[in-house]
Amino acid sequence: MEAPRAVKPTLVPPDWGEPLPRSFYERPATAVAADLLGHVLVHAAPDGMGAGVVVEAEAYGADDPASHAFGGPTPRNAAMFGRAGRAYVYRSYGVHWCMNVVTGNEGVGEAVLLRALEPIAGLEAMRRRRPGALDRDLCRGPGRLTAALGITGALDRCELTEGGVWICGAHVRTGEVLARPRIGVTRGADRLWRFCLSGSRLLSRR
DNA sequence: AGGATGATTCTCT
DNA sequence: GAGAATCATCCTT
Repeated sequence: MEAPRAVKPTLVPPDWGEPLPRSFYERPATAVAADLLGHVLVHAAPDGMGAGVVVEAEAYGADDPASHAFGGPTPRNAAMFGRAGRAYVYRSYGVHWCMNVVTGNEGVGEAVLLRALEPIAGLEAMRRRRPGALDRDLCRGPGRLTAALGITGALDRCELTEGGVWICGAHVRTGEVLARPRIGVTRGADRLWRFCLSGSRLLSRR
């Protein structure tokens, strides 16, 4: 089955740079997670573009008991076993969407969960999509950032290298990268695979 | 067919 | 900080 495509943007901010190349994602999830910090996630949503700097991300690797991929492919986690550089978007607690970027080698289930962004563009669209939220809470949390950007399961398995939804290297990293335990996981809780930009006030679970 | 679980969020107190 | 909401997904009968 062909991977779905996001709507192509009609206007790309000229100084944000090209989407990160596939080679960026074809590395271990921990390396990708740490390196994603400071880059910009963009979604050219039909109801308004939004963008934010990645300030928090979690790696889910091979042989990782906390990973959805642990135990092999299923219909839900199929994207994790696909090509690096695609999205893996899943429904959490029946109501929220969470977005990952697929990493590593095809056939191996790996991904990086995007946990928090610092909004930098499209704030009005984000506020529309998250009525009642404080600005600093718009993208603070994995389910919140997808809601703010208009990202849903329709983007599962979508290529992040072609535009529509993508990550680019617009921002220079500010602050150092902290490694912390992942949130909400029971097994594999000892692995420090949650990466945060130090100094950000916009991390999830303040 | 049924039950347990969960990479969460919101609303209280 | 605790508890509810809420349901897709997966595993066990």
